[in-house]
Amino acid sequence: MAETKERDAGVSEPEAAEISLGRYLASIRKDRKLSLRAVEERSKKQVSNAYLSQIENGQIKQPSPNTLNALAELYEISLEKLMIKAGYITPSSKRRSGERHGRVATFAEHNLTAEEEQELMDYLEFMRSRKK
Amino acid sequence: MAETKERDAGVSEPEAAEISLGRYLASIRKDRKLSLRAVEERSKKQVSNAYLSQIENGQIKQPSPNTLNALAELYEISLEKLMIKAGYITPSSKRRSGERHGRVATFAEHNLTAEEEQELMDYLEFMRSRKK
DNA sequence: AGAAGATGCTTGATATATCAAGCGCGCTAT
DNA sequence: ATAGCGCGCTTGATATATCAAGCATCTTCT
Repeated sequence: MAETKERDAGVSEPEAAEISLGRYLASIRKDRKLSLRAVEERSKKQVSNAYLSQIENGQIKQPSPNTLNALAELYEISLEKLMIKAGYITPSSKRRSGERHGRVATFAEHNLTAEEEQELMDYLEFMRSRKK
Repeated sequence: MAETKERDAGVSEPEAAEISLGRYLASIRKDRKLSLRAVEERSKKQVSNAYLSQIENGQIKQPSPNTLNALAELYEISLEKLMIKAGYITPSSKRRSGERHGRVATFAEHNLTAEEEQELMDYLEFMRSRKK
C-alpha cells in the first residue's frame, strides 16, 4: 500500500511543513483527471510518466525548472509555487519592510495581457518571498 | 593554449549565436576584477572555483538556477539573461502578436521598489521570450 | 475465461552538475 | 634562488535527474 512513511525530508528547510511537491503535484493531477501517461503526452514528452511517478512519490528531490514549468503550464498553476516547493527559493522573510515608492508608470507602456499580468503578480510574490 | 575549438553547441538552439554563457560570465568576472576563488568566497561557497572555471570554459551545459542566481546577485546582472543563455528558456518568438489590453491598474496597489520594478521588467521580457 | 488496454510503479542505464583535492605557472618577497 | 602565495585549471568521486523498457494490477470487452 505504499505507506511512503513520511519520507519527506525537504531539499532545503521544510520550515512551514507545507505539503510536499510530490503530493501537491499528485493531488492536482488527480483533480485534473489525468493519468501519468496523459501528462506525458500533453507535455509533448517533456515529462515522462515514469519520471512524474517518481516526482509524485518524492523520489526526485529537485526537478529542473524546465520540468516544473511544463507541469505548471499544463496544470495551469503557478510556476513559482512549484519552484518554492522544489526548494529553488526560500520563502524566508515574510515581508520586506523596505522603502517602496509607488511606481507603476513604467508598466503603462507594456500593454500587459491578462495572463502576463497574472504571471507578473505571481513573480512579484516570488521575488518578495526570497531576497535575503 | 586551450583553443576551445568552438565547442559551443548550445543546450537548446543557439539561434542568434549570442555570446555563450561561459564567455559572458568570464568577461563580467574580469570586469569586476574578481578571481575564481574570490567569487567562491563571496558567494558563500555556493559556487566553487573549480566549478566556475568549468562553467566559464563551457564544460558545464546548464548550471542550476541556484548557481546562476548566486552569480547574478554577485555580479549584479540580470538573472533572466543568464537563464536565457543557459538555455532554460528560449528566446524564440520575437513578439507575441496576441491581443493585449493595457492593464496596469493592478500594480498600483503593489507599491513597487525600484529594484522590484526592474526585476519585473526583466521578468516580463523573459516571459514574452518563451511562451510556446 | 481470456484478450486488450490503461494505470501506477520499479529499475537499469546514461548524462550531467558539483566539489575536494591537487597540479603547474607566474609573481613577489626574502 | 627559493619559499610562498595566488592564479586558472584538471580530474576523480559522488549525487542526482531523466528516460526506455518492463512488470503487476485492474478494468472492460467479446
